Amino acid sequence: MHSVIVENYIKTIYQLENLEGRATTSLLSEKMQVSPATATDMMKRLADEGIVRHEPYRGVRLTGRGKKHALKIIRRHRLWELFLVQVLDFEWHEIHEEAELLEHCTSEKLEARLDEYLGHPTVDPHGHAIPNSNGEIPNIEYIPLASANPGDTVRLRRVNDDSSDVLQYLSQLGIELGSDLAIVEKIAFDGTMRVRVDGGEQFISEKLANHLFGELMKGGA
Amino acid sequence: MHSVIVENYIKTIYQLENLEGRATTSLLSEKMQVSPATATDMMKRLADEGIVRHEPYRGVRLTGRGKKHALKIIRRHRLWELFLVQVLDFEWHEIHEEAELLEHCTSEKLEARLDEYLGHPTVDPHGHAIPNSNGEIPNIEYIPLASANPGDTVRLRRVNDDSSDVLQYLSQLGIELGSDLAIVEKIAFDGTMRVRVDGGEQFISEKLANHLFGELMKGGA
DNA sequence: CTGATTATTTAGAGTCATCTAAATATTGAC
DNA sequence: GTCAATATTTAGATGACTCTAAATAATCAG
Ligand SMILES: [Mn+2]
Ligand SMILES: [Mn+2]
Ligand SMILES: [Mn+2]
Ligand SMILES: [Mn+2]
Repeated sequence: MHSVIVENYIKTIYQLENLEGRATTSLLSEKMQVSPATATDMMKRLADEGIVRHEPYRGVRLTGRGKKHALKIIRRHRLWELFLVQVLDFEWHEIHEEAELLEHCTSEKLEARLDEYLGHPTVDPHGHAIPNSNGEIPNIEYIPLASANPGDTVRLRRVNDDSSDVLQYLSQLGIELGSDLAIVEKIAFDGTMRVRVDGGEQFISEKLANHLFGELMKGGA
Repeated sequence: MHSVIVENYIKTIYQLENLEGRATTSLLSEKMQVSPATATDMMKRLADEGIVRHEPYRGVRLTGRGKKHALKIIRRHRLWELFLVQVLDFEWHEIHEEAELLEHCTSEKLEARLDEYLGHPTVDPHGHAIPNSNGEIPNIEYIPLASANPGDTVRLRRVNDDSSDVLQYLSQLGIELGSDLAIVEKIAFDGTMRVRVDGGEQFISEKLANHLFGELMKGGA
């Protein structure tokens, strides 16, 4: 089995690949908070193990096996997040760091029991899809809030940000998964949005709006 | 914070100290499955950190701080064991190895939530006392089954053995915490006991009987 | 297309946890 | 009490993961 450290590299490579097409030395070194030299070493090591394919000077991509590894870890992460919220009454901003640790000490059996206890869930508390036990993950298409226009209403389905601060801030604004965000105004200057949520009005920066995903509701209400 | 490895040394030293008065190089190296040289190194390192007091050539004893560390880890271990049984429906022989991992990835908050969810429990599924959040652990006195005599009945309260095999074997014999074991006969030759449990009769070796603890019931039934 | 900038890799070294082999201290048999 | 057997420590070395500094490759501006 792999060390916690190696598992974290694999997961990070998966995320970078999804986000940027592939994991380059500099992206990986930044995400993992290590020097570029260290990232290069690890990429070569994972290539030797058949977890990634390495094209020198242009980064790595996961092999099929590598993808399976990554999805297993992500599955465990998301099952734990959901478990912490549903069973132990954690808030959605308190769970990511816990799951970052728990994902590495989860046996097959424990994973299966969590999954069963939770009723084979398909999304975690942030709206991220939970890969199934075969490592298959559905690709549900939502639109970023930032792409919607005044008059539109977006039902929030996913928050693409793990930072505790952002999630806590959203809670403060009364925004959670399932909330309907009615766009009142989009300020041309900086893209900030004025939205109505549960009767109140809130401002959402363009940066934040790019991390909020949901469905466009017909008829604007 | 300490690495998983160091936490395991601390916990093992605690257990050896309870069992043998103190942790010697050879005992520690055996329990930790490392060479004596490695055990010596770690004892010196922990001494430098103020976790243990080291008398060269005669082993280590935990300091007050060291004891607190150990009890924290043991608390987490036992909370997890209970959680796995009560919530996720594990059997008592399946939980120790899981808890060996989970005990090292448990935040203060997670520990508190587990404790709360379980209703501030005082014993784990093997009958071991769970230290409270101040690191206090009650010392409940039970007698080993091996010390009882024909005619006595012992109500099982604790199994001092983490091995999955032993626990599974006891389950097979229909023996669990709370079971009343009525000693029918003690074979002089090797100390094997014939006991009546739930109507049936079972043989229990002296070695096993020394790992089973309970209360002597008045009146023999 | 060339030179400068930026990204990546290589070289050399350090820490942590481990080992084996050798040196030293303690214990126990006579 | 002496000496052999046993336990412990010391010395020197290794693998995993990390670093900084130097070398090299890729990219981009003009
Ligand atoms: Mn997360
Ligand atoms: Mn999540
Ligand atoms: Mn246990
Ligand atoms: Mn236990």
